Amino acid sequence: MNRIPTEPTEPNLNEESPPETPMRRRVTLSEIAKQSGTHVMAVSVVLNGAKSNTRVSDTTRKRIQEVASTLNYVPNANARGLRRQHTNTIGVLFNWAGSSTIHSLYSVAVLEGIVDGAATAGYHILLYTEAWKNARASAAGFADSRTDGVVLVAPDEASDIVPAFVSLELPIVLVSSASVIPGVPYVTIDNSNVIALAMEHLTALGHTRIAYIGGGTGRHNMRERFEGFQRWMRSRNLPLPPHYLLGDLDPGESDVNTTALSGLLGVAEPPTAVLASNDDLAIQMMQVARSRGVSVPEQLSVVGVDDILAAALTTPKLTTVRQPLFEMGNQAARILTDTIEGRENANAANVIAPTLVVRESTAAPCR
Amino acid sequence: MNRIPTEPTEPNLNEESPPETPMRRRVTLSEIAKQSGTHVMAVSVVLNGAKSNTRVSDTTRKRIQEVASTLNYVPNANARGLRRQHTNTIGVLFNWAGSSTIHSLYSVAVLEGIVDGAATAGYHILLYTEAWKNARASAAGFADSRTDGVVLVAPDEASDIVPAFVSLELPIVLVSSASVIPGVPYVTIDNSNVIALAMEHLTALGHTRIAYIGGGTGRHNMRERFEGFQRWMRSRNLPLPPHYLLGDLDPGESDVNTTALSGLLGVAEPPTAVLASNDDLAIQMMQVARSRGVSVPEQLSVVGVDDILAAALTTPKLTTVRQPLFEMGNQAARILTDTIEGRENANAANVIAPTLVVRESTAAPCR
DNA sequence: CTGTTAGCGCTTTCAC
DNA sequence: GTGAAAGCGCTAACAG
Repeated sequence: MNRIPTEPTEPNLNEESPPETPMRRRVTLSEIAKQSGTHVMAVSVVLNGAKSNTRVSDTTRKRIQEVASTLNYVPNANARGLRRQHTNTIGVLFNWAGSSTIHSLYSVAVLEGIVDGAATAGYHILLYTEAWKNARASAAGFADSRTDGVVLVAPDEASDIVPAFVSLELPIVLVSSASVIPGVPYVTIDNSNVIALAMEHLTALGHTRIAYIGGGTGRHNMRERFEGFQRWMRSRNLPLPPHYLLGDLDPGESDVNTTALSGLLGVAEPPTAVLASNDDLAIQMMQVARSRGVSVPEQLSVVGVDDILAAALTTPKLTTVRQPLFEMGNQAARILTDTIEGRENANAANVIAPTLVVRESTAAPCR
Repeated sequence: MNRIPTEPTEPNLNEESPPETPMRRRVTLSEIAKQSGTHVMAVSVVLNGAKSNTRVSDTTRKRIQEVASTLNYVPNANARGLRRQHTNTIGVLFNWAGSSTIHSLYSVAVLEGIVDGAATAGYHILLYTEAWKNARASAAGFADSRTDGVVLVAPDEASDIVPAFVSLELPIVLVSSASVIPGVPYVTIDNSNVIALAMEHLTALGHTRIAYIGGGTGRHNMRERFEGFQRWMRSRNLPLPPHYLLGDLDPGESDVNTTALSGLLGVAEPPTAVLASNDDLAIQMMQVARSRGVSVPEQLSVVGVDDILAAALTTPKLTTVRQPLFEMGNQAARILTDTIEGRENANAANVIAPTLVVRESTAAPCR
């Protein structure tokens, strides 16, 4: 048994049954040509006539269109793609290592934006499943000429996935990750603004003892937020004790986080407010607080980042800095299709502004 | 300007710039043939050699494989699809009318299952964006020969989308919707079991005054649950007053629901428990109860159906009947790929069993 | 304005 | 074992 490297595990058909062509033979241009008494090329021109405007007489045109619609003609996308060398399809690659729920919530919002943006530009979406399943996705499969470009959502910064795509010479755009490679377009959130919005809110309420809990320092976004927080605190001369700084938690490991977060509430002078680098951690913080009898927001204010769907469903509802994930996906699709079609986009609004959503998890500190 | 019917809005390239082929010309079989001193056909046989086992000598085989890997050869999927008449790709169609958040949460879980199932069978996923965006999706675009079959997730029962697919003679499988057309495979939840699990739990706690709130009677699932509830209550001789039966709410219309649900708590003998046909309504019910000062679960028990991500994040956490959405998507992908490849699947476990997840929103009624 | 022709990259049948 | 050739369905360049 011999397989090409990029081919996924193929089902074993040990029977003498060849994979009997399952698709019905569909109507082709030549059939329409035959039935309408013209020739293939005329039909082709009529049914997508991009440039040659008046190549066909109106009568034949009408006849062809009629036949095409009664026969329910749909162009064969494989043939067209093969010929045109582009497919009006964009690939999407998620970095769903382990497919954690938080990632799902986040990614689906981005995906909806991408779908919307792609649709308005007339593109379809292809999800490469091997890449989806494997944490360390390889770019190779994307060179199969089925997509005109790829959106990389939160690509793994530790891997060489982005350079691999670049060397593929396939147009790409990055979401939620600053461009590491010059010339590679990206869409990201303005992290210094994220921190500023959250912190201005907390200090306006009167908080000074503020702790930070962050989801790992491996990701660009997380680093920027962690650093931004510390810079902000220092510039205001606010206390920055090391045990207030839990910057390297793993959002997936809620058990170990529980003890870490619980410890945060047990120190001599506990914080009156906590800034979490994402909503998932913020929600974990609220649950830990409740289990320890610390009431939110009376005794502890909690602010998250993201505004995932679940943020509005907790009790109390979470105050958070909203990332417009849909818009970010949308923007990414737009940039990508612009690039594909050779349109020069000024790469203008690729740094997206966050907004503060005040709900119920923050209040003035009790003293 | 003339466009074929199924083509989405194409970007206007009013400039004299033809859509300059954006894809780099990739290595082809003939290049490998040239560099390895053999012929195209030999290369083809080596790089996917399904049947012709010993057609090529080991030495040439090795040489070809070396050249292919140094050149980073990736087969052109368009050419292959055109030739083979199948693409190892399945389409997915969601019924995201209006893209409500509840649908997102639900659909993404199913999508993850589909992706997983497709991946293990060696298939990719194509999302048709027009269909995704338009509430009334049309099946026509799916006849473009890019997919070997389609998963329809919760198809709109009022439309003729399913018959349209059937007449396309494209293999399909339905998720979350009983087959209307004989011979069309489907995956669905066992609704009578859903009701039984919820009701046995509530009656075991001692509840007798139980109300039902349901998300519309347009969908098969919702009808089955509503009817199942009434049957259950009657068979136990439990009270079934009409004002306990709010079977036709629209989960998207949380405003009008609020008054309806609020009214439910204001009747002379209010229910001590509420069964909601999905978690979204259950969460709305809890929010209404809280705003009226009715405490859950002390004064009112609430049970949902689905176990969406948000169910574990509410306060109190929602007791619910879990639909294994991932497994359902997975099963659907499996059935579809089996069908595509002509494998007879006994259509065995296509009715999925629900499980009860007891959390905090249910308790014995106070009397 | 119409018709002919040559391929896109890959697979497969058939002759050598 | 290996080579030549045809063709999947569509498009684009050319000649009529």
